[in-house]
Amino acid sequence: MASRFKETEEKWQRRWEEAGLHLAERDSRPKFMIIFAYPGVTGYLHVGHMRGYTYVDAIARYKRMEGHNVLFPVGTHATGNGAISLANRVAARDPDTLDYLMRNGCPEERVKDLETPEGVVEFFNGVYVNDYWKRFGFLADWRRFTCSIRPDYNRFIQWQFRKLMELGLLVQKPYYAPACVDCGPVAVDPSETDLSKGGNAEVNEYTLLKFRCGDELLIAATLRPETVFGQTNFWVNPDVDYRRVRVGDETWIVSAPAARKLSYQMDGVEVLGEVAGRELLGRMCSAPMVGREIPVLPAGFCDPEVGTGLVTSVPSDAPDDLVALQRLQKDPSLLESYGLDASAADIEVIPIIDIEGYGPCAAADVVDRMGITDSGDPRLAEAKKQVYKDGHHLGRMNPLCKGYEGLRVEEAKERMRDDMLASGEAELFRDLSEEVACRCGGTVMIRRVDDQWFIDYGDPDLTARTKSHCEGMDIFPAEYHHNVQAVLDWFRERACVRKGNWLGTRFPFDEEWIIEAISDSTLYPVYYIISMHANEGSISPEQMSEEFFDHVILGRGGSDVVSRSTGVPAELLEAIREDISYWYPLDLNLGGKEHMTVHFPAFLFNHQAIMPEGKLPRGIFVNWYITGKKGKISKSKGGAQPIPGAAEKFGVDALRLYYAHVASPFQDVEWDEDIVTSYRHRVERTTRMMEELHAIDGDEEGSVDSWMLSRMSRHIEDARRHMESYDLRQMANVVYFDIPNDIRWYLRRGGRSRRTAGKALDAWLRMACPVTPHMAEEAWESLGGEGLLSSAPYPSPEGSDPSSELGESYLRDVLEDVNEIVRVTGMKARTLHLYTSPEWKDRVQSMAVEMALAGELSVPALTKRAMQDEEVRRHGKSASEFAKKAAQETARRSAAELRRLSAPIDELSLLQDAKGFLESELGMSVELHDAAAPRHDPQNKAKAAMPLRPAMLLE
RNA sequence: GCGAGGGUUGCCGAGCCUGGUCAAAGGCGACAGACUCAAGAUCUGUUCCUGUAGGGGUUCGCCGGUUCGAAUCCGGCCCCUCGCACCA
Repeated sequence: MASRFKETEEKWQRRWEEAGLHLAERDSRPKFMIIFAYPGVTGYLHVGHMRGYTYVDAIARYKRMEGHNVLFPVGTHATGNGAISLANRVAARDPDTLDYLMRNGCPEERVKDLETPEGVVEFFNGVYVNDYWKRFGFLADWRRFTCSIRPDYNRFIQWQFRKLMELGLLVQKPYYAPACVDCGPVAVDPSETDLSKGGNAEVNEYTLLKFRCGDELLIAATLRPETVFGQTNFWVNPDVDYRRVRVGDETWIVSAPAARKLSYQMDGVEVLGEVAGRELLGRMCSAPMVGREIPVLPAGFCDPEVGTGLVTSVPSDAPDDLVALQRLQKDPSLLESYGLDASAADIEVIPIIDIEGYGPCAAADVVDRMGITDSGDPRLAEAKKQVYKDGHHLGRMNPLCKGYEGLRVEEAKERMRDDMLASGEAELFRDLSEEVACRCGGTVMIRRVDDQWFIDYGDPDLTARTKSHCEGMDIFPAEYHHNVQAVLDWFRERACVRKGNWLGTRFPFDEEWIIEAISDSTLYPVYYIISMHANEGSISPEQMSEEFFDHVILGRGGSDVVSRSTGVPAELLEAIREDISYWYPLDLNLGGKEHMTVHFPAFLFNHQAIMPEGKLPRGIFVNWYITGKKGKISKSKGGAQPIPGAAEKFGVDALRLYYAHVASPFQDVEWDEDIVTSYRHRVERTTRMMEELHAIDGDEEGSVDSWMLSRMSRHIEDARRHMESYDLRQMANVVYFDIPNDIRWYLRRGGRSRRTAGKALDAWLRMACPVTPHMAEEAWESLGGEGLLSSAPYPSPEGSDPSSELGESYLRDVLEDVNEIVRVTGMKARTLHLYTSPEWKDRVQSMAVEMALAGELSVPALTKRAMQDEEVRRHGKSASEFAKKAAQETARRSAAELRRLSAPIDELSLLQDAKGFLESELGMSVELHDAAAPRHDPQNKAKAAMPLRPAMLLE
């Protein structure tokens, strides 16, 4: 069955291509330019990634039908080391990598092409374009495809950086970055694009405290420099061999791993020799800031991989320290086994921080509360976290902390750290919270980079202008429209170049550096307007000089002058300039939620900084993910559903509808094949229903026909409205769910007008085209439509008919009421008597509605007015009672409901028309009566008749 | 911590901004019936509790408030999710 989809899909994709629907050329129509944030080409994508791309194609298709000239270009991003590391693994014939390629359908003969980074990029460019985007029926202008490592693109990025320099937004200063010892800088993040291990690691900033011990300094690393007043002793792991290291003119003692890490962050670090931890025991050292002499004691928990492998002991606030100390105090033999006097542990805990909800020593409280007695207790980590958290937020330094008493811990931490740094008693040291390994297998550590270039996104003027521009943008979801303001504020300088084995654009001011992945992907939408000429060979990368871009993008210089200096024909320069002024700004940039704090702000800032007024982006759309059962479907780890396989299995239209409708785009969705299957069924049902509509060939028309057309008009209006705010889900709900429900009712009611069905079908097909274009085209053709549906106009509403809508809902209400009575009573009735409301009640009711709309409705007012009516007054008490009831009930109605109720319908003739329908639906004969003069009313039901609520009797 | 978002009836998911038509759309699932040799598909009905006349009762994280009236507005509480930097 699967091949059935593919054949149809390919047929229409070919026709669209032949008709050139995807090509975008400047003309007199209003334009619409849309992109999705181009993906990084580091491997196969999975079904989840198609979600956002599909939104873009559907929006582009809608805009095209709606009358816009649409530019939808695509490209890929290859900057970084992803392709390099994949190429290396392929070249090394790594079995996991080969397996990954095979599983995703890489032809065996192509594997050898993947041994170079360029080969990897070109291969995947082909996969993305052909197996993903074209396969899904996207109408993108393929001529404009670009990739961030192509020479022409590089020229554009260099121009961008020249502009940033010109604007004074490039600054240089030292920086500490995670880096692989072999490959250079890497990104540490959970998606582990660059890594093979440790993506969740955080960078901790330790304060290195110096403890003078003879001529040497014992170096303890701490995250809590504010606790120095509580130091009682120093911890050394007796079983670890430490290193004696020269740092400047000081001699430090730290663990071997720490010595290595330090050498990446400080100058002149030189290992002098070893010193056994055991040898340090029992010595005295001088604690920084407080100048107290404290003893060096043994502790097994000192890990040479963490910090410096040496720890200062603050038993008042560190549960680990407290427990270790108590242990030594309880068991004198421990100290004696190291040749120390048991009295060495005669230490009083020094309370230094007052924390709400704790005694003077928070650590003691927590340890007692949790019943921890042993250093090996795994709950110590939790205890530590608790004390740290509460101390940090709630704690205040007590009077023992001279000079800092009364300060909040948060504040004291910074002040004390800075003071010790200034006095030379401390240094800073950055380390990763867990082991991190590069894709190449090398260790990742924090390295100092002295002359790092940054883009200064912290610039106050740029920030202010960008924020102000964003207020007027269309940003979805609305929360992000709000939040982006905070994100822009929070965005600071960003390291924008890196050294090492990387693909990307060379930094124009120092070719040693390569521009990193975020920074070369901010302004690129405008380049899609130029890339076509590079792709066609009419402009070479060398011709893309600073003057060239200055001219076509910024309008600087005359085309003749620029033509002379670049050799690009002046007419072409003019044409590109006009193209840019026509297509730009970008109307919508769509990207996944991971872009909210990285790509989108950089995209906004760069446009604001470089582009002239009027060329600033108009819209951003953020989409959430499709996830796997166990969290995010990971691209780098593979194992997810390959895209072509899913297309084969479910059909492209079903997938497109799934993406569009399965949930709000602003929410993650778990991939579930059963759900996708149900969308496949939905597409099939839609097709069948379209055929059914087409088969209608009657000429008779009734009230249900005006109802059908009215509903359709309303649906068109709603679909358009939803698409204007890019709300595909609501739109799809109308087109694939609400419309079929109405059509079912139309058929059930016996609707059989060729004209009505034809009109409804025509509009319906057009509305289905943006999301399920293949199926819609196929139906359009087989039902005799002219030309390509994809280039046909979107339908327009033709006005609704409130009376017929009210009439049909009235009929439904009657059916429901009868059903309910039958269900509740269990009667098998043969005859249904319906008594429609007497005319005088209708009159009172419409008075009520009228008065309510005018805001003058009250029980006495209505009663008074009703009783002025001869006809009504004749009904005496029941008239005034009804007026009271009508006033009360009408007063509760909303304005929309009142308007709905004010449409006039003639209940009796409506029921008369629908009598046959009711009889066949209910399986009983129906007798109609005017409640004012019932022919048969043995149970005196007629008096209960109300407007829009006929009384009924079942017999 | 900083910033943001959320908790709705079996499940998914609307509604909340702009309080009354909300027992609360739609889908999925389930049950019953029709059609059918049968299955599937399709159609109809039901799917919080209750009721032999179209009704009544209790619901929208918890507690309280505003209001004639609250899923919707306000305050407090509990719980959950996401981003936090060189990952397009």
